[in-house]
Amino acid sequence: MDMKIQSTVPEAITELLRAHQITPTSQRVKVAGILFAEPAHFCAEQVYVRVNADDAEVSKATVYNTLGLFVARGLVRQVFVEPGKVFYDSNTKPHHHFYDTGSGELTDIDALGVALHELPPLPADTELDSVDVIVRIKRQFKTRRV
Amino acid sequence: MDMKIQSTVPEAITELLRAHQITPTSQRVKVAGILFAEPAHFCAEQVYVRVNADDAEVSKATVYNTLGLFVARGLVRQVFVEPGKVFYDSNTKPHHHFYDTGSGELTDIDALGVALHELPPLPADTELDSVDVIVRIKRQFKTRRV
DNA sequence: GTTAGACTTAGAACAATTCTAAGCCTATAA
DNA sequence: TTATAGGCTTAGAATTGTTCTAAGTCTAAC
Repeated sequence: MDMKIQSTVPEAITELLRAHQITPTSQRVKVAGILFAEPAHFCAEQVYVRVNADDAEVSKATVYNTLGLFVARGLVRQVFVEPGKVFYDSNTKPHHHFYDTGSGELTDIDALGVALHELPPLPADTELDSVDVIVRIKRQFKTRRV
Repeated sequence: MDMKIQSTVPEAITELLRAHQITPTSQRVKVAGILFAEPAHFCAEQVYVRVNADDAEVSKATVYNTLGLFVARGLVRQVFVEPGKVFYDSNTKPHHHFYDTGSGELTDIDALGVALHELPPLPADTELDSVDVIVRIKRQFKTRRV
């Protein structure tokens, strides 16, 4: 029996890709299906594992190619919090992040938008690309209670 | 003849290291001399090149060890802007960064401090570690003038 | 002088990512 | 239907930045 739960309607994914000038191949639809099932912060490895959870069908090179293409087309956004680890964030609305330095967990902070207001003038001949705010947090030492 | 320009007084460096519980070995003093000659954003490789500009005397492992130690002791701060490249920032005052996505250049934005104000409540049992604001900028296409 | 511990080193190992070159797939043309 | 061309995918090699390892060096205290 082959009962897979489709977390997102494939046609919707296909449309999304087309809307971004991306030919919807089966591999790309699979990857997109994982990224857009819900707002998520996955690194390439996690996408690779998830995309091949049932059976190994998408190569690592393709996962990287696809993620790179999605980034170039503005479908997802990269978040850098640690050396040697890139997160791919499927939430494209302007928002920022909490990064738990202990667990490595990344969570959204939405509608902050404050940093943009009081931004100093940009250097000459440059324009704004994006603003990344990363709030690093750590687990509290519980000194009082046990 | 051996006339080296000492950009920073070695005794001051030595003191700085001691003040941070760091035994001032010759290698560490050299690395610190480069980082603190002026506010700078170097990656490990750049430090390695500069520290050995005259003669190869400090190994790569030591550069990494030393930078890691400086980070742990709060002498310098890491900035992540790209996968696979860590910048070490000798400016320890609270500040943020412009990152030129074209040239890879990192420059300070000081006294912004805005993001901190309207920060949402932190997740339970966590405390603030740091706030990194990275404003990515890109060279403007000059469509009008030539 | 010995000794212990911390520090440095070259080179190996490692992990994330990119590259390469070959094969595959699909749409269109003949 | 069979060629053909282009883009897509692939395994595995290569690359890059970083960390590890194990051995050697230095230094300070005895």
